[in-house]
Amino acid sequence: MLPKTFLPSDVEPRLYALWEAQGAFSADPASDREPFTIMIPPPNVTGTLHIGHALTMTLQDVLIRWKRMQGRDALWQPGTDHAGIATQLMVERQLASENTTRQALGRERFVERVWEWKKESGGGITRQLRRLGASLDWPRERFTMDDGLSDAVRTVFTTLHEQGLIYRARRLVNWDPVFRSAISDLEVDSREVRGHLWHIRYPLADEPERSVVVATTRPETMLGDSAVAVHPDDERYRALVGRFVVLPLTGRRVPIVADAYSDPEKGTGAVKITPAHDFNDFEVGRRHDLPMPSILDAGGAVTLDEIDPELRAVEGVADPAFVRALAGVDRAEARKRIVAELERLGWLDKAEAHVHQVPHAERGGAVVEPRLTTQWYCDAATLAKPAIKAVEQGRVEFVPRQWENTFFSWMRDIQPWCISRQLWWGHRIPAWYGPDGEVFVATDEAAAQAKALAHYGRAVTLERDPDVLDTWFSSALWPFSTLGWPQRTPELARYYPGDVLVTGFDIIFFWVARMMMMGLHFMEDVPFRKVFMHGLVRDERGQKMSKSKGNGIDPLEMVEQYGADALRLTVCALTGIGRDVKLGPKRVEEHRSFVTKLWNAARFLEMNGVAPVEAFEPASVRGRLARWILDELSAAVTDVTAALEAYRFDDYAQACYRFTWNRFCDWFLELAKPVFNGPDEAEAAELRATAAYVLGTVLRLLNPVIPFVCETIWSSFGFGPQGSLIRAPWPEARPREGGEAAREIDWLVRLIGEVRAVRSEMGVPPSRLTPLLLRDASDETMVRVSRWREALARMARVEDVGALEGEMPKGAAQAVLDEATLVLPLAGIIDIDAERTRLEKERARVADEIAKVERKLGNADFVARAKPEVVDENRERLATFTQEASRLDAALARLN
RNA sequence: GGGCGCAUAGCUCAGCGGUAGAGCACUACCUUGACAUGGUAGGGGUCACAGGUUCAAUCCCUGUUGCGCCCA
Repeated sequence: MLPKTFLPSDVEPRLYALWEAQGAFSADPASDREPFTIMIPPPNVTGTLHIGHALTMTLQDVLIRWKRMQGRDALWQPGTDHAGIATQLMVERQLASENTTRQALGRERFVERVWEWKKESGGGITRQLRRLGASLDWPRERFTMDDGLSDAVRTVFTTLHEQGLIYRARRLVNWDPVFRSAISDLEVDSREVRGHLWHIRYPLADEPERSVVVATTRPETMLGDSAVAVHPDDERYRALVGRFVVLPLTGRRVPIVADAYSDPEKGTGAVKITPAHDFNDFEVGRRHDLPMPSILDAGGAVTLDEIDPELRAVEGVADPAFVRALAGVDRAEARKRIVAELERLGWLDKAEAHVHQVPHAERGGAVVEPRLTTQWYCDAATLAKPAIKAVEQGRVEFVPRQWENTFFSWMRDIQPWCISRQLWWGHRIPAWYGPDGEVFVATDEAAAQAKALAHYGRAVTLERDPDVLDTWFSSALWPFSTLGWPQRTPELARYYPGDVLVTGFDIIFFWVARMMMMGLHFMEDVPFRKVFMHGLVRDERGQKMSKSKGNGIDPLEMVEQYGADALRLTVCALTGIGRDVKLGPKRVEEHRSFVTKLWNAARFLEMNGVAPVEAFEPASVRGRLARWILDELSAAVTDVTAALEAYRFDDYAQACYRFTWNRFCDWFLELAKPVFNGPDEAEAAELRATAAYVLGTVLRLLNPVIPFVCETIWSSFGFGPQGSLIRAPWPEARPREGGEAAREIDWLVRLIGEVRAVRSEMGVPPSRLTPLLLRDASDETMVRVSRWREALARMARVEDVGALEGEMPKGAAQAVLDEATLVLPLAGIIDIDAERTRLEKERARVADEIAKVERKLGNADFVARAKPEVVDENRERLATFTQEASRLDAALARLN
């Protein structure tokens, strides 16, 4: 027996454990079924489940559960990535609380500590995904730092290096001075900062009384200036090009160069050029072959190593002692001192308040410092070409399509990918250096030694590159490294390429682009055939959720409060194509009521002796109500399946909702009540069997999105043993019969609707039963009316039904339904004036429609040029409205 | 500055050449034996604005306005 209420918190964890124990989520490489693969975009091992995960994982789970029911050998590959920076930071924080540091611990011991952390508390998100009901193939769980995946990383690195697609280069990178590491362009956020625009005068070297004023937001970098640039067309400065200025403070002579980068409209039109500390300046420096001295160290403090030899004392301009005192001073403090010194010396023209964009590290929030260093790069432009082609040729399709544009614009202008990170946690770069700096790239040290031996002709001591690879480097391999590559495993042959990647558009450059580059290069095939892009989760008002705003929603709280099914259904119902999902507790609560409705409907059926009938054959059903609901069900199966095929999760939820609530509960169950309790045992048995069949089908349709409640009802009814719904076959739509049965129930629904509307508008209390008299009704209508006497009594509050012979009773309300006029004698209850007003309003509405259609049909162009079926349709409508109008006129006449 | 998207009922959104829809909210009535986490009925829309194409435009095209996002 189903309990009175469904308690998700009670059912869900137990049911999930059962599924997992049964191996219900497992793919079966030995099966002969067609595989269906979704690779989870690996969440961060330090992460916890947020509402965005809940969205993306629910959608993936809906797809995988659906395909599993369709008989596919479904693999949903779980796992996490090692999140280099985030994880290292977390463990470093732990160490700090123990008053130690990773440096004190040493690299080896530190990495051990990270593994200990991972073992104890890493991957909490995988437990949380279970609460959500995600049917991931857990025994196949992978971690990007696993041996196998690390092997894949080394193989990819060495192969790309041999192919010349990975190389070392000295150029500017985004540098995080707090982590003391290079970071990705994509991990940098531009933030608006209120700062200053300092105008500094640089005196001409050969004419000290004249000077050029440069405007800068970063005066401290002037220590590393190697030119002043002006626009070639700028009349004000044309004569100065080729001459030199003396840098205040350092006394270094630097040239004035003409470069279009300088914008005459901005500031003074003259800009200082610091190639080692600004991306634009770096390019200017390259164009003009300028020196590129670095003046900030890894921690963002002033370093003088590269400029010290050129420090010169110039009276009133430069004092080496002042500059030398800046060594080791942090960039912020250095700025203050430099500005003060310039002011003291009179070189500071003015300081304006100025709002400008400053790069910040996405993680940690440090101000990013462009810095000239030697790093490992991957030739992304070359790898991107096949990926671009794959999308152009439709071998990978984006849903919705327009994301192709974003993908293309990024991929066609892709920059070399800096893949090295100055961290300890991650895949250590498989490169070893000889005593003279010669580099040997190999999958292990022995192979590197062999290469070195061949190179030097003798054994030498090699030193391994201390850096690790960008986390995304290993994530890019995820679609094949998780399947065992570089080993040629059966899984790899079977489950690559995946069918669909589901992710948010914010991640298009990370997973989508990089997985495609690596997949195409190493597997010679795309990693997935479709990319489904969903929106972001926002709060009810459309605001981005954030910790600082405090408007975030904890999915686990939602699960606790409303059940995983309710959260899943909400997310699904709100996921339209290309739209963000606006979510709040209220919406989850709303969708929980559907779960409750389904539960109660099932309970009702159970109470009425409904149970699965094994030999049930829909085609042999005789009863009209049963045939009608089977027809409706077929339509629903078609709609639901089509919605899922099109990734229309909103339509999927809505089609399920409408059938279950507005067809099955509102009409079928209500109309079935008299039959269930009626004397005709055969009819009741057939209807019970049909009800069971429909319920079983509904449970299967809904299982992908609300698996817990569906499974509970499924096994309770004995459709199958506990935990069996997950593997039940997906319903197939039967052809719709569309015959007399369907027409009759549709008519009945309209009849009850008409009577209810009239009663409600006339203010007749439900307690007051009335007779229903039909005027001008056909024989068929009279037969139908008597057949549904019971239902009419209960649902339309009608106590007696018959034909109206002769005169209209006094004080009756009327309504028109097809050929018949419905008459409800309500003497003493209704107000004749109100009834007249009501009928007149109805008559006016019909007249309005007639006018519209007549206008159309009166237009010769319309009749001549519109599609014939549209013209016919309008002729039919005109006939129907005209008939209705004359009946309403008659009804009005009878009132007088 | 470049690109993309959005504008339909009070709110959240479907629809998309020919009858404008849903859920929630609102109003009224109903505790009838699955469900008040419910039932029944109702009100509510110049489909942002201006042109154009078409027999016909909420839908297609152009422009304007407003909002959002991405890239620089």
